[in-house]
This record gives sequence, structure tokens and C-alpha cells, in this order.
Amino acid sequence: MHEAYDVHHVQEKWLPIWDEIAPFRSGRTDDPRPKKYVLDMFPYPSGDLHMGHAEAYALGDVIARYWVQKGFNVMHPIGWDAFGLPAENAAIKRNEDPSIWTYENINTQRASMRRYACSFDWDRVLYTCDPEYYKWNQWIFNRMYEKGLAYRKDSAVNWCPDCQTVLANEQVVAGLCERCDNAVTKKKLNQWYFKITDYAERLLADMQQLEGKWPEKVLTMQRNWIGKSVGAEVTFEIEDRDKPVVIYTTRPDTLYGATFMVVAVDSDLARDLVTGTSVESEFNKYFDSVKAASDIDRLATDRPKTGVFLGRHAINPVNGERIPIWASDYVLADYGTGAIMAVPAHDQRDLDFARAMKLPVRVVVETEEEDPATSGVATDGDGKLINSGSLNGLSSADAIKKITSELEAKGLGKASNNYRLRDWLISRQRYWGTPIPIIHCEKCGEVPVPDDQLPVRLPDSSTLDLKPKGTSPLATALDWVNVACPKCGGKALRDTDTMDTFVDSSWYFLRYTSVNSHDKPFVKEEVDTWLPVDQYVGGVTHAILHLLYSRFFTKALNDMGYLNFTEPFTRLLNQGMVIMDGSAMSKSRGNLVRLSDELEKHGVDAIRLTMVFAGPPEDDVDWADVSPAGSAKFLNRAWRLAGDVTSAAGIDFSSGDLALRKVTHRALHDISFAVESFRFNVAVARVMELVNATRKAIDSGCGPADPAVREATEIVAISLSLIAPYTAEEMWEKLGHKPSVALAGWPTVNPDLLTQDSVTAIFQINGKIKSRIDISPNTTDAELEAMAMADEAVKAELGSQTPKKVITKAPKFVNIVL
RNA sequence: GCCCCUGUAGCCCAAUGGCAGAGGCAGACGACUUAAAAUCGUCCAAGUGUGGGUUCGACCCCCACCGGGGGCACCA
Repeated sequence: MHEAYDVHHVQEKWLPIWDEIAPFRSGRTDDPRPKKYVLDMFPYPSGDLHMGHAEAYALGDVIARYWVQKGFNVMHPIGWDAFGLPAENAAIKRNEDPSIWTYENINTQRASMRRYACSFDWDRVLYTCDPEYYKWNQWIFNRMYEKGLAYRKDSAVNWCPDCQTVLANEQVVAGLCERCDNAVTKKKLNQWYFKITDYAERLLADMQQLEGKWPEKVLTMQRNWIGKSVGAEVTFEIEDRDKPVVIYTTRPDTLYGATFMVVAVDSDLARDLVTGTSVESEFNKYFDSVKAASDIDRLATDRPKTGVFLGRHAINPVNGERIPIWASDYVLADYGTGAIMAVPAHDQRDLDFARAMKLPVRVVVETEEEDPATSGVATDGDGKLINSGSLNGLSSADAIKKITSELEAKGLGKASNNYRLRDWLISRQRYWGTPIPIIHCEKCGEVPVPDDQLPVRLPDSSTLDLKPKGTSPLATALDWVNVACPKCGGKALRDTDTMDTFVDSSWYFLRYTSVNSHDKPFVKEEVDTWLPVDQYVGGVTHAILHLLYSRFFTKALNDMGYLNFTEPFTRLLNQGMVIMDGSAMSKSRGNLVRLSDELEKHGVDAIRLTMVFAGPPEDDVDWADVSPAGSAKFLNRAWRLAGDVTSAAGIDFSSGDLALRKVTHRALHDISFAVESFRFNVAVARVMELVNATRKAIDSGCGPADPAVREATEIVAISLSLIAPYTAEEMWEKLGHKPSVALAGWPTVNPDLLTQDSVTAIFQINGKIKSRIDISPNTTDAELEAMAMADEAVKAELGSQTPKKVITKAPKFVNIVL
């Protein structure tokens, strides 16, 4: 009779023991073991951990624990991304400081992580809302400011009229506020930006280093987001105006086909061109109508083109032609130069506009297709240039080269690249974030708070009204806002905006190395030791913003001499989502699965195993398709092996049953390989096989006393230590070892035990299998071919025919081609 | 509309271009049991979305189409 395996009892039993042993405390910088830095994306502390966390942390844990077993000095830290709107909203509702809600949740999550047996180094915890942390956000902001990488400008930002606040791009979903579902509008505000566009080219080029190590999907998304375009700038003189207008185009070869110019309606240029003219009032009417249009309208496809003729003309530099200048909202003010030459024949948008406004269409690239003027379909492909002066007869590619150099020679243009990437707006008019460390002085202007006065702490929230009003709540903390200018001592005001929380997460991976450093954001020796991160694990939701921002910070800090590397995350694993019945879990959909319920029902190990076994890590796990009960059953089965082993710990395995030993070492080899290639589901399958083989050996094979049974069971325990730590620990103890199995060390494969006595070779005729035969793995090609020719089935099939060709790959197969 | 990923037993998933099945779930049967649960054992099932092509040989490589998922979407 076996005692029952009481998961909850076992969980309670091991937690204090692990606290005592602390098997995952990372070594110091002088640790002789090679280092590995495994990083899980840190959570936002909203409530308790959920199923998604459970999957992500289970996967990260397998990797971290594997490397510990393999003898690396592993750092696997955790912290909390603790600033953000939900805390503030909860605080408003509960009428208390956001830190209370935040730290309550952190404590809940920390307890859950401990119970979930995450192999975190609990000595390296950080909280981004801690002044000891956000002080360094401010310090980095100052460095950015010194380098001109932090600056202020006026621009139209996303504005939710209902929430009365600026929204980040990612908080605008299909033109609606993600929280209240009201239409988002634009509002012109003076805001702080980080100049990430300075790094556009390097962010793009350095992705070469990540090729094959990051998911291709993420690299593609980042490339699209950066959106490099190659083209040229061309200068057009303007009638009755001293200053010419520069336009950006990717098709300088179509310059002769430009029949009008369009400037962005909301650009300074449009305003300048129209001021004082007779169409000014008409323009203003149009401008107001565009401003009133919400993002939803703008996003609508097939939206008819609108615009207004500015009554002015530009001169085409290549042919001196006089072309009208229009203003429209289909040209963007903040991309390129905010002005374009319109070539309706070869650009669909320009054609749509030309047809709406009855403007001429001139074909300059000859294609096989119908005339765009009649078909309404622009021909944007390559072709032979016509109606284009010196370019006639050239291909588009050649024409681009020729016209660009001609313009350049005349000082009328130059090759130029553009990026879709915009500078990063970091100002937020909210309380629960890092105060921007700038003081506005009447005399001195913007003055950064000196480093030795950091952190600029948040004012006490109890005296503030945190409700969103469109201006930062910090502005109402008068005692806080009014300060003496650090430069002249005169009257000055603090900047009242707080930083986007993505700032916090753009360098937290550096801070983990030095959480106790009070005079620096990170200690150079520590960073040099641990960084870059060897393995980053997290959801694909952060494929663009967080990863791009972190890469930007790393490059900027590298340029400033603080870091000796340029890419923060060497490898990236994106785990899938945990879904239910085919769709994302949500309360409103009624398909929410609560992690705490699942843990209560099946235990931590079974849930971790289920997550890991469900499929490839990057695939979604549909909780309806998996069986935590099945996982629990398997763990029980594995655990019972340890109780059946009757040999003593430390016994020499070499005399053990050879067949089982071979199975064991083959399994060990395959498990290692699968774990290293992130095919954890396959690794689990191999452990299951080994458990099955061991069970059989005990019940109807060599018996429980055979050393091979102990060897197999120990390898099961060590393998399971990556996935099911409680079960593994119980097994290890039953097997007569001291805890912790997490530190047992990964067993070495004995290559002699990987060889097989016999393998099955197949004989094919024209690729069809005709016969099978068991042979020695050492059989040569010639021997195997001879065996094939002597094979009865082959002979019968062959008859008197002579093979045209025989392909032999010993010891696997012979294929006879007739 | 453009780009990317994906399609293998009822289900989740394996398979360096070489025997389509490793593992699990579900199901059936048997052993143990007074019975049930648990446990142990046996069994069941697809010819790889469709159509072409390359190859001695294709789940795997190429092309087209269909279904599913994702990203981008006035960026000149």
C-alpha cells in the first residue's frame, strides 16, 4: 500500500525548507561558474497572479532551473512594474494613496510566486514605484536631457474627453479610449519627448545581431514599426515666396508626373502659405473640420479625399512647370517634410485626390496596365520612363539614380531616408508615476533638478485630488510645485507631469544587478558581469514598445559610456497566451479560469506541468484542451517510483539492467536536447516515457532492487525538478538524498549507453516499402545492399528486372529504383 | 488591401528529406475490488487542408488555392 500523495501538505512542507536553503540565490561577480541571466518580464501588480503569469513563469523557470542544474551561476530576478493608472484609479475609488493598493497586490503576488515555486532570487527584488528606483529614472532623464535626447515640444496628442487625460498610443484601440470606449480626439499640448528617432537606423541595423535568437515575428514587427523608407528630398520654388518648399518622395523617378503639390493641413507650412490670402477663411473652415474628425473617421478605409486649394503654385524643378498647391489631411504633418509632390498616375492616394478635385493625371512610367486616368487604378510598378525629358527610356531604378544625382548637382535635392518611428512622448498628466525632474524658472527657463537633489519625490497624495482633470494632479500640490530655481534661486515651478511607465521598464534589467546601490543606478562591475540578458521570457504583447524602448535606452547608455554592450536581450522567448474555449479569457466573456482555483484543485506542480506540456511554448494554451488532472496523475506515477526503489542511495549504477540503462540515457540525452531547444513539451514526453519504462522494469522486469531502476528514478526526479519542484523534492527525499534536488546537478549522459544493438532497416522499391530487417548499426552500405538483393520480398517484387539505380544509406534503408 | 505564421487520429501535440506516432487527453475492454475510486494492463484510431511541382524518396522544400491566427493599414 502506498501512502497518498497530498499535494497541499507537500507544498507547505517544502516552502520553509527552500527559504532556508535559498537554492536560487545568484552568485557574486567573483563566482567562478559561468553566468546566465534569465529574465522574466516583471508583472504589473493588479490583483493576484493569473493563468498568463502561471504559464510565463513556469517556462522561465524551466530554463533558469536547467542552467542551475548545468552548473551555471544563474541570476533569475523578479520585481514589480508598480507605477501606472490602475493603481491610481483604485486609489481614487478607495480614497487612499495608490501605494497602499500597489503594495497590497505586490505582497499577494509575491506570496503566490513563492508558492508557485518560482526560482527567483529573492535578494534582488525591485519596485519601480520605490523612490530608490524612480530616483534613477530621473537620473537617466537628466543624462538624456544633457545629450539633447529629452526635449519638449508642442504637438497634437491623443486626448480622451471623457477621462480628461492624455492617452498613450497603446491606450487608443481603434480610435477609442481603451478604458471608457469613448472616441479619442487630438489636443495640442506641450509635452516631453525622448528622441528615439536619433537611433532609428541603429535600432534597425542592430537587429542583425538578434536574427535567429529572437522570434522572427518580433523582428518583423519592429522593422515595420521603425518603417524605414528610402527616397529623396526635392526642392520646389514657390511663386511669390522667398522660401522654397522641400518635399519627400520615394519615387523621384516620377518627378515629371507631378501635377500638383499637397501639404499637410495641420502643418505650419500650410498655415504660412495661406495666411493673408483670399482662401484663408475657406482653409480655416477645412482645418476646423479636420480637427473635429475623430480617429475613427480617420481610420475608416475608403474615406473620400478632402482638401482645399491654397491659391498658390510651386515650380517643378525639372521642367519649370507651374503646379497648384493644395492642403489636405491625407498628408501627415509629422512625416517627411509634411509636403509631397502628387503623382496621380503612379500613386493611388494622389490619384484618388486628383479625381476628386478634377486635377490632371500624367503617365510617366509606361506599364502594361490601363491608363490610371480612366481605370482609377494607379500604376505603381516598375516600367520604362516616358514624358520625362532626360529620363525617357530608363527603368525606374536607373531613373531614380540619375535624377537624384542631377538634383544633387544643382542643389535642388538629395537622397534621403525617412522613418515611420516617432519620438517617444513620455509626459503623463497623472499622479502615480515618476516626476519629471525639471524646474521651470522665469529667468533661467528649463533647469534640471541637480543629481544630488534626486529623487524628486511625489507629493503626499492625501492632500491632492487625483481625479483626472486634464492637467496633472501634481499641479495642485502648491507646496511641492513652488520651488527656488536651482540655478538662480529665484521663483520657479516644478514640472508637474510624470513619466510614461515604459520609462521604468526600459532599464530595470540593469537595476537587478545592483538593487542595493544607493549612489548609482547600477554598478559597472555587476553590469559587466551579468549583462546582457541571456534569456528574456515574456508575452508578445510587448513585441514593439517595451523591447524597442529598452533597446533604445541600452544604446543611449552605451553611447554615454555606462554600458559596454548595445543590445540588452540576447535571446527572446515569447510564450503564447492562456485562453479558454478558443478565445482570450475575460470576465465579461464568462470564460475566466482562476489560477487560485486551479492550484487548489490540482496543486502547483500539476499546473506548472500542464503549462509546460501543453505544446510549444510560443503557442497559445487552450485550457479547455489540456488536462491538469492528467498531469497530476502522471506526477503521482512518477512519485510512486521513488517509493518502490529498494536499492540504497549511492549504489553503483554500472551493474544495473542494461536495457533500462540504455532507455534512461537515451531519455536523458533527449530531455537535455529538448530543453535546450525550448521544446519543453517534448522533454516532458520523454520523461513520461522514462517513467513508463521504469514502471515496467519494476513490475515485470529487473525489479525494484536493480541499480538501473534507481538510476532511472533519480533522473526522473532531477528532470522533474525543472518543472514540478515539489514532486521532485519528495522523490529525492524518498530516494535517500538531502535537499535540494534543484542543486543535484544535471547527470551526464554515458555515450556508450546510447548505442543500439540492432536497428530496423527498410527496403524500398521505387520509394515504396517492401520489407524490413533488423541489422547491426555497424552494417556497411555494401552489406546492406547485398541483404536487400537477397531479401525474399524484394526478389519477388524485382523478378527479372534490372534496377536502374540503388540508393543505400546504411543502416537505415535501401531504395531500389526501377 | 499588403506582409507574416499555421493546417498530422475525436482533441492537444511528436516526427536531422528516409518505417507517419514519441507523449498525453478522451474512448473501449480486461485485471484488482463485495462494489466504486485509485492503480495496472491491452486495444482503438489519421496517411499529414486541396491541387500541382522538385526528388530515388516529401508531413518536411517550391508554386497556387482554401481554412485558422497575427501584424500593418492614407508614412508619399
